[in-house]
Amino acid sequence: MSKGELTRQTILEHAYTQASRVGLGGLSIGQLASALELSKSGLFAHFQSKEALQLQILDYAAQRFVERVIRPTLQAPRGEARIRAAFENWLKWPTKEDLGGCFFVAAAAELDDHPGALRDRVAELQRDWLEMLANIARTAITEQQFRSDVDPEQFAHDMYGIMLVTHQFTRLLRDPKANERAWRAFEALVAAARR
Amino acid sequence: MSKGELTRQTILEHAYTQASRVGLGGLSIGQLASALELSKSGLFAHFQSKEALQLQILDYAAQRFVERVIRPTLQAPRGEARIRAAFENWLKWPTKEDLGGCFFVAAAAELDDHPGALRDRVAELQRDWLEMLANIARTAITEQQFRSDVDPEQFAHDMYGIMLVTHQFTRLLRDPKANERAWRAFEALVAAARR
DNA sequence: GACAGAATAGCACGATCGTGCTATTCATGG
DNA sequence: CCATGAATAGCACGATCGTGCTATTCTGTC
Repeated sequence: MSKGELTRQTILEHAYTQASRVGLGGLSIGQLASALELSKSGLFAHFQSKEALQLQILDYAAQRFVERVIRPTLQAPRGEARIRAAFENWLKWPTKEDLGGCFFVAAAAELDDHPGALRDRVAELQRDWLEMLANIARTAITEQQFRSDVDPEQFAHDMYGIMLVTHQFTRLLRDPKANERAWRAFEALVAAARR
Repeated sequence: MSKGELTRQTILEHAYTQASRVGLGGLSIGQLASALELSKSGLFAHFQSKEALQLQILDYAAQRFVERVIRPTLQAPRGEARIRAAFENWLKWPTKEDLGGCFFVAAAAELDDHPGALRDRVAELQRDWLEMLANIARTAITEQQFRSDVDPEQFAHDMYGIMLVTHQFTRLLRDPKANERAWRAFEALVAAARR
């Protein structure tokens, strides 16, 4: 890896952490530069604009999400076990990255009213994630673990709701029972889907 | 109402709308002033600091939430009907205000990593809302509409999850089926709680 | 080890930020 | 209608923003 590419990665890593706290819009090139002991223009040169930087952070985050959540989930046995793994891995993922919260939850809330490439990309990533959840549920149906009248997309929708509320209970409310509530909701959802 | 108080209200109204789009942190006094055709200092004089402005916006939003959501909800018959009213009124509420999305959902996501008075206030308001939902569920139990082993707080938690995911499906994903999915999830939740 | 190109720094720009201070205009009670 | 205080404007401040341009330093190749 060339020198430039290496520092680019370092920048992205730090920017990603920062963005998960202050949002993609709250990022400042100056602060980023001084935190990394780079000159503002030196840092800027790696990207052509702030928006390009933001898009690259998004891709960086997506890549990490694949590594830390999607990949391990796909190693679980298909069907209900994999749905369970998805939920568990998602719960752990912000902690694993020792961030404040899930980068994508923050980005989604921030960008939902700002049309543009950033918003499109975030929406696309969320759709991918939902589709993956739906697919796992679909498999659970064909494996005859879930009832055949379960709507996989509705299942993904409902499961995603539990993830979002868990994020709020954890991050905003700092509720110590957040995880317990999360699992109770999840178990009820799965139980209702089981044949 | 004195002149000053009147413009203060006008400012808050506009600021509230603006904040629901760009967030409380994304607000700028300069932009606010020029949009309202006021001088920056003239506007600023109504508040002693930006944070004071933000806190007043929060209170303004809370007041509107009471008027548009809480009050009509309490007019529905207690028990399941009231839970249903709460859900329905919440779904309608951002539309009613013709905002992008729910002000509080945006504020919650933005502030969950920023300790301070703002965060505390938002968390308090969310807790109040959750408590109200739990109380309605509790009443549904004593009215013998819900099973006695239903956990009211878990119910509120789960219901709030549906609200959050609906917000995402509507705002970020622009999914035309968002409301349909919302109601399906809600009906399943209520059906599971019914005796 | 010199040379070429990549990587980084330095500096400047116009704009905007939040916030004070002072002046001016306005509303309102006597 | 006048006087007084409230409401608003004008202006300035230091800081920071994103982004260019030019110079310097460093890296990797022959």
